Amino acid sequence: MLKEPAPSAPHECADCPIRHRAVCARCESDELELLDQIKYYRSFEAGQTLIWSGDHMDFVGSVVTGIATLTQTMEDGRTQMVGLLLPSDFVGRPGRDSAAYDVVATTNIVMCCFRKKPFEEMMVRTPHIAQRLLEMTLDELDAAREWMLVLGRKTAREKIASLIAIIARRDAALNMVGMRGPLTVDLPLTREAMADYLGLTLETVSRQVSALKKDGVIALEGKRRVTIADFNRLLDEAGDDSDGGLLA
Amino acid sequence: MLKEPAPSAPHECADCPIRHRAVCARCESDELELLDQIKYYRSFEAGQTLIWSGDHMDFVGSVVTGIATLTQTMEDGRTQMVGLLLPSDFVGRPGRDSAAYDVVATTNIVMCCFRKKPFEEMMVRTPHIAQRLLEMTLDELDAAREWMLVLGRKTAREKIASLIAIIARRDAALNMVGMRGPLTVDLPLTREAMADYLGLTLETVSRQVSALKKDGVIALEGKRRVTIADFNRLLDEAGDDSDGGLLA
DNA sequence: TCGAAGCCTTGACCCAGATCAAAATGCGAA
DNA sequence: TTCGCATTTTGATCTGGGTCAAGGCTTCGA
Repeated sequence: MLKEPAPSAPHECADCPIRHRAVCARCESDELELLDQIKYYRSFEAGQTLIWSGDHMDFVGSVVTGIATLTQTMEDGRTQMVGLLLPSDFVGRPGRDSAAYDVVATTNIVMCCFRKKPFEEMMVRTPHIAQRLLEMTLDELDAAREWMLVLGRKTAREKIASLIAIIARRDAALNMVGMRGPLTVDLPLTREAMADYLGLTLETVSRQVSALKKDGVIALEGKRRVTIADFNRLLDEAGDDSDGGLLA
Repeated sequence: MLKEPAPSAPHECADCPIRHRAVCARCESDELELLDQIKYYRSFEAGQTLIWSGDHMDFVGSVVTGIATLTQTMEDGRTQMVGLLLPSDFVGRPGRDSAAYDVVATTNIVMCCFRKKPFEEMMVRTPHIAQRLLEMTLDELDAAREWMLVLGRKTAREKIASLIAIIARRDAALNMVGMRGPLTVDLPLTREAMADYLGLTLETVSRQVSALKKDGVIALEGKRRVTIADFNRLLDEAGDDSDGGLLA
C-alpha cells in the first residue's frame, strides 16, 4: 500500500490520455461537449475499494490512469479476479443499478465518471457511444474466454507465463511498441493478486515465478519488474499457439 | 451421436420460438421485414462442427432450437468449453471475419443466419438491433465471469452442482417456470462435455455426479435427466450465496 | 537506528483430482 | 436377439499444487 497522495486529476478531453481508446473514442467534438457536462473526475489511492459488490451505482466511467481489479468473493473468503481494469477500460453497466463485483484500486487511480442516468439517456441518442461500448464489451468477452482456458486447463507454470504475456501484450499495445527483442514490463500486481487472477495460491505463484526465472524465460529487477528476453519462448511456456496474434 | 435426420427448419418470425429473446427481440415489424430479406435457416445434426476456429465467417446468427458449444483447443488436445449456446443465443461477431472458436452442435440444431455484410450495415441503421446485441453481450460477459469463479476456485463437487444449477436456471427462465419445489431438467451434455465445461476430467465428473446422487442432492432418471428436490440445497452445494437471484 | 508491518520465498507434507485400466451399460443396426 | 460402439462407471495409483510453518527482505515511521 503506497502512501503517496491520491493523484490529483482533471483533464480536458482534448489532451486525455485515453481519448482514442475509451467509450468516447468515436465521439465527435459536439458529442464530447455533451459528455463533458455529465462527467467528473475521481481519484483513489492504491488499496482503496472503489465499489463494493451490491452497492448502488449512480455512475459509470473509464479508468484514466492506474490499475484496478474486478473480483468476486465467496462466503468463505475464496476470491477470484474476473477483470483487470487498465487505462481506457470501462466500469459499470448501463441499465443495471447495483454493482456485481468489487472494484479495488491496485495502484493510485484516476477515473472519468459519468452520472449514470444522463449517460444512459445519451447512449440512446448517440450511437457512437453505444457502438464503441459494444465493441469494447465484445473484446472483454474474448479476453474472458481466453482467461477461461487459462483457468480451466493450464498448469501453474503455463498460467504464470500466460499472465506475463497478457500484460506484456497490453502494455505493448498501449505504448505502441513492437514485440521483438527483449522487452521490460511492470507487473503491477502482488503475488496474491496474481494468485487471485490465476486461481492459484500465492505460494505457487512465487514458486513458479522463481522457476521461470531460473530457467531463463524471464529476468526480474526487484519483485515487480520483468524482462522478457524472447517473447516467443514465453508464449511457448504459456502453451499458446506460438504465432502470437497481436491484437490492437 | 443420435442418428435422427437433421431437423427441417423454416419459420416465420411471427411464430419464431425465440422471437422475444434473440437479437431481433426489440425490432418492430418493419425492421423484421428487412431482417427477413437477409436471413436463412440452416440445420445441423448432433455432433457436427458448425464452425472451425479460424474459418472465414460470412454470416452471424441465432440458435433457434437445440444446443451448441463454443470450445477452445490447445495444440496438445486439452480443450475448454468457453460458451454454451442455448436457443436465442447469438453466434459470431459483427466486425470480425474469422471465427475465434469451434462451434459444435451438441444436439440437432436449427440456426437463423444473417449474411454478415448486410447485417452489419443494418446494425448501423437500426439501433434496436445494436441495443439488444449490447445487452446480450453484457449478459454473456456476466455469465463468463461467474464461470471464471467456478473454474478458478470451486471444488469438483461444487463445480458439478454449479453446472446443474446454471442449466436449471436457464431452463426455468426459458420455460417461464418458478424455482420452488422439485424440478426436472435435461442435462443435454455428455460427461466429457461437462468435463470440458468445468475444467475437469470425465472420470471426476462421473464420480461427483454419483456422489451428489448418493447424498440425495439430485436424482437421476437415465443418464441425462436430473431431478432437483430442493434448489436451495443445490445452491448450497454449489457454494453460491443461497438467496439465488433468478435472472430473467 | 530500530521495530513493525507488509510482502515474498522456501521447505515439508498432504490430498483432491488426474491418470491408467477395466468392466458395465445402453442403444442403434443388422 | 445379438453385435458393435459409444458412453459411463468404478477401481487403483500417482502427482501437481494446496496447506501449514518458518524466515527473509523492504519500506516506513518513531
